[in-house]
Amino acid sequence: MKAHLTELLGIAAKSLISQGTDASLSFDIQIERPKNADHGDFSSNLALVLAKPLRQNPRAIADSLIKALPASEFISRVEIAGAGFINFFLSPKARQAVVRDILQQGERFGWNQSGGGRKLQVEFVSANPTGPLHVGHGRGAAVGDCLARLMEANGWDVTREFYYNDAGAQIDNLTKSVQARCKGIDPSHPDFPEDGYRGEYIADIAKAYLAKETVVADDVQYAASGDPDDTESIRHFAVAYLRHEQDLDLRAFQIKFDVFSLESALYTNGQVESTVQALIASGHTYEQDDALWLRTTTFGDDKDRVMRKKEGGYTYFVPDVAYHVGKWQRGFVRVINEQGADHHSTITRVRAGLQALGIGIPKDWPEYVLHQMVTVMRGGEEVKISKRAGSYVTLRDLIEEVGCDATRYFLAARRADSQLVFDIDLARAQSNDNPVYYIQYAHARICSVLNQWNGDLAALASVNLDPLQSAHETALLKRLSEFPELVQLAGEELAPHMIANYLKDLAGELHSYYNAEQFLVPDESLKLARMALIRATQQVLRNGLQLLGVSAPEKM
RNA sequence: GCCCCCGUAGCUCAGUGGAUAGAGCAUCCCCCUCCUAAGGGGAGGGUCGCACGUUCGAUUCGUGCCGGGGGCGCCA
Repeated sequence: MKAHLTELLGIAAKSLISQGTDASLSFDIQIERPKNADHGDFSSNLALVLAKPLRQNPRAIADSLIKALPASEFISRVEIAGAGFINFFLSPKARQAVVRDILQQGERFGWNQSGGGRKLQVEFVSANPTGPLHVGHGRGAAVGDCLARLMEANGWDVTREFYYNDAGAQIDNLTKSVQARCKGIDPSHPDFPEDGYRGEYIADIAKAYLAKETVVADDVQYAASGDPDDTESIRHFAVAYLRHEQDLDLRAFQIKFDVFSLESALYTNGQVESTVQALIASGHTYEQDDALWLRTTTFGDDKDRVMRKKEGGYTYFVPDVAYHVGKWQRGFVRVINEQGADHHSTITRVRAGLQALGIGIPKDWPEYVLHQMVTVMRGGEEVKISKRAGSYVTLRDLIEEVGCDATRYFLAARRADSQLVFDIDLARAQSNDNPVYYIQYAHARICSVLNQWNGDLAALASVNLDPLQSAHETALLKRLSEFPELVQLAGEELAPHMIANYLKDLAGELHSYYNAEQFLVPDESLKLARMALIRATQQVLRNGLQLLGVSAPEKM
């Protein structure tokens, strides 16, 4: 419809300009959807844009444009409004057409082929295996999974990936902490590792280790030796134990990954070493103070970064670069890393490393979606989520308290780059006020009506939609027709929260309609048209909830 | 000091160049003889942090301040 209106306006504008002196005038035609229904289904600011170059009153230009506009069966009326906006009102037939599209396309309504089936990876959560997942990881999980679903709907071949930092100093810390617990040293004791993890779960791991338990994670199995002095065994056991815990957390949140990558593997398979050699060969490194440096300043960083420490061993960004080289070699046209905002400083470094290699990776590859902090409130007070202090709210606690659907919705419904306050008391005590139920209720209501009607759902795709002319019906039709462009926009912006907001609006439209009109009416033709409309609404609610990973219950 | 994000109704947040800035919660009023009241209708509530600039037009873009958060490690 936008393309159609653009074409019509183009014809009108050309005929107008050719009558003037400046026939070479160029202009962009913008067609938008006005927020206010009184301003039509579509509007254009063309007359306002042309006012200055043509040196005429915008309303006069709008008037001339409308007069020069070719007739169209899709447009019932065109108006001038405000400073010179041209507002288009669609014919009922044009508005109603969306119902047929939805019923024919079903669960694929709203999808598009922007991605062209090309490979895209979303890396998200990627928590260190040093503790259970907390609310911050939950936000990453919700946003990352919704992003993955959204990009699938935009035609990308999506891989969901989790990267385990199972090497390096934090794992040493974990090992020492478990070892201390094995030897009966608790966090209050002066001999407990200074940077150790102090949560009670460390004691659980120590207990299981001493009992020589075997843990089974998604793709590893490890039996504890039970020896408190066997550091290697403690390390392997603790990592496997916590990976298993995280698997359970993710399962409870109904999130599945296609690939788990291990940092330790990058060392054992030689990718770290080969990346270092390639960086040295690129000429962008230098030795100084017994350390090896990468000249990241060449690629926009504010200072150069150490690659190999004075004491030996690589800094974290070296395996990160090696990991991303691997992603590139695996053929991902796009990579989106969903991380907490505290990882902000890695962006420049990883990209600089990839640029230094000079292997044809685009400057803005990989892309990043960074989410800001989640503050958890309980009893009117902030709950600190510090792993080392040992007091924190785990994702699993949250899911048990407020449910998977509500947790996912709450964590994904806001822009990633604004801070989030998660009030546990509100979410738990007044869970019926959560907007996710408002949306699900709209879906359940429709299911109930369709059940009572008990007619042939398949036949609705060909019913006469002409009776759908009321204000509520028009508003609902308009909202439904926005869904495909919304999916596309949210995909371009990497902003899954837009889907959540849309669904709230759509549900509101349905509830208003429900209260204003009876659907199961004696007039057979009207009833069928309404069944088709609410069936289409049900489908779009379902498709949208699917993008969020939230269920669409038939009864509540 | 430098970098990133945020500042919109009492609270939580939408709104990424358009027209009278919206929703939920909270407050107040109304609506079940009726397809699910987990709902609907209505009222009140705003210097869109401040200033300047760009523009026909700025909550939206730019610059500078002010306030909140995060980061600035040879930790990850």
